[in-house]
Amino acid sequence: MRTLHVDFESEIPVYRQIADEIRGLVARGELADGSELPSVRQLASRVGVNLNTIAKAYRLLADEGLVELRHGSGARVRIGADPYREPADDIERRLHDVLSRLVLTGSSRRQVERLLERAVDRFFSGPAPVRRGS
Amino acid sequence: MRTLHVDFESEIPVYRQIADEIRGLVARGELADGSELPSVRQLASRVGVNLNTIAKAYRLLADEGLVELRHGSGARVRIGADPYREPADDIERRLHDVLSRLVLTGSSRRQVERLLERAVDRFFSGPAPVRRGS
Amino acid sequence: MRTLHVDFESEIPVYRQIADEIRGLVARGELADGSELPSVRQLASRVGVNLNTIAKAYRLLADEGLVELRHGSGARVRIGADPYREPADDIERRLHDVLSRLVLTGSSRRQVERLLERAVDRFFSGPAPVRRGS
Amino acid sequence: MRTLHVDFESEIPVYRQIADEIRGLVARGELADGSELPSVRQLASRVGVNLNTIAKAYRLLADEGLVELRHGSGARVRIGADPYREPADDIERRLHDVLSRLVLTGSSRRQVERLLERAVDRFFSGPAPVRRGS
DNA sequence: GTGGTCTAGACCACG
DNA sequence: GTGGTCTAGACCACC
Repeated sequence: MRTLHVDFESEIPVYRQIADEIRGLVARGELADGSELPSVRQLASRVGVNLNTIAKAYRLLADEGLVELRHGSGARVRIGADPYREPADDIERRLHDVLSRLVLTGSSRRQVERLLERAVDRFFSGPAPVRRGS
Repeated sequence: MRTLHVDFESEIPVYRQIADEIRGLVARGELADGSELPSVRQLASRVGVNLNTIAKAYRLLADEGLVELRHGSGARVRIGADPYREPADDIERRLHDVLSRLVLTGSSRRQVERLLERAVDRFFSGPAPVRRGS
Repeated sequence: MRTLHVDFESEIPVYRQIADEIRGLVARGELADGSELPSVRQLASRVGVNLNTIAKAYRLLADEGLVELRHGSGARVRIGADPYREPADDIERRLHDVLSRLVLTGSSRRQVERLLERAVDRFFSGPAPVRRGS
Repeated sequence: MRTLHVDFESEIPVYRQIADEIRGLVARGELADGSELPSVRQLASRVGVNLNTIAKAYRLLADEGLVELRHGSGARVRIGADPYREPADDIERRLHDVLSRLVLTGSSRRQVERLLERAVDRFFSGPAPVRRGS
């Protein structure tokens, strides 16, 4: 699996950053359905955090139904058929917040649009983002 | 000032939601430079939260240089000239995360693009978003 | 809140026993909707386990939607309207297993029936078991 | 021996599910005293699990005094006269927990009673459940 | 005060 | 080997 980037200064909890990164890799298709994830211990030493932190990230993903934990035999990606549930309000809110901050930094509408386009481009420029439900 | 929408179920802290909303109002131009903000007490009772929560939101905005706190209990918008500081990494990260979640919900690239367009539209459809720095 | 009984010898994890007991109290109506739960620290010292163990139990119940955790202001029972989801297979399996063990202990069908009746009686003999969905 | 049903998604360990199933077959009389159990290898390949998993299930049953292990790889049912030992607390706890969950799903007392009756019926509707001790 | 995060490390359960 | 549980204790975020 690719390297994970964790920012220890960020206010976003480490275990969540890790879950977010893995979720991102799956969404972008870099981690296919059925892929084995590194063991909790391996990833912990690689990222430089405690065992439990990784375990918590894995458990979060397992609760979301994106990862399957099998006692004694690792963790693997599992892209189920059931729609991925997420409170849409929070996404809405976060997006709106991002826009506010960009504008207050001095970005014009044009610049904001470009920035978003670039972000989308970067996101979809990987191997082949997962397509599901669709 | 317009009504603030706070979602007590959200995982985003209340004081932050409030700060975010006010920042948004400023960014969209609904709160002009120099506008008086409601007093801590007023806003607290209006939103239905503790005094400290509002005070914390105001303090956050003051730290960002967007609001000026005055002794007593006055606060007013103050859009300075100095560039608005914000850890860009977190925005980047949140944006990427939003994209991942949308894709995993089953949204295609096309749908994601539309959703972002609509959000930008909605954001810039107010009175007249602030222009500064630029 | 009533005393919780935890069996440290049991193979069922402590944090789960605690969650099970609280769930039981809610189901039997001894903890009404909106009741405040003891703080993590209080309950931890009362039961004689670590903070994190209680926190984990609370989080489990929160994930089930039975408890509402509010940062900085405690935890309270929250009986939502949405049906409580539980994989029926496991219940089925556990029930069948209980029956097998009872029979192998030498219980006749008659005795098993009585035992179950008594268990149901005891369960429903409290104040007034919660009724929802129904 | 009849087919064993194992649910790999279940949180109940595989080795235990297997032991539970065999115990159930014995309790219901489908496996008589003295019957040969399949060899560890056979059963492992049939169920699709590791050798150790079956071995562990057999060992568990042997510890309970329900199965006799013989050198080589034979195992057979052995219903002794000695009372079947089982920590009653756990059964009690599990039963109570099942009741709580059913009630929180919205089942009324009446419905719970019916569900239990049906489970007992199904259990005792086999060839001829073992009678012992009693 | 509250709950949340993270650590370091021990021990258990599973395959 | 794997993941799961639990501890003891520190520090942060929230109200």
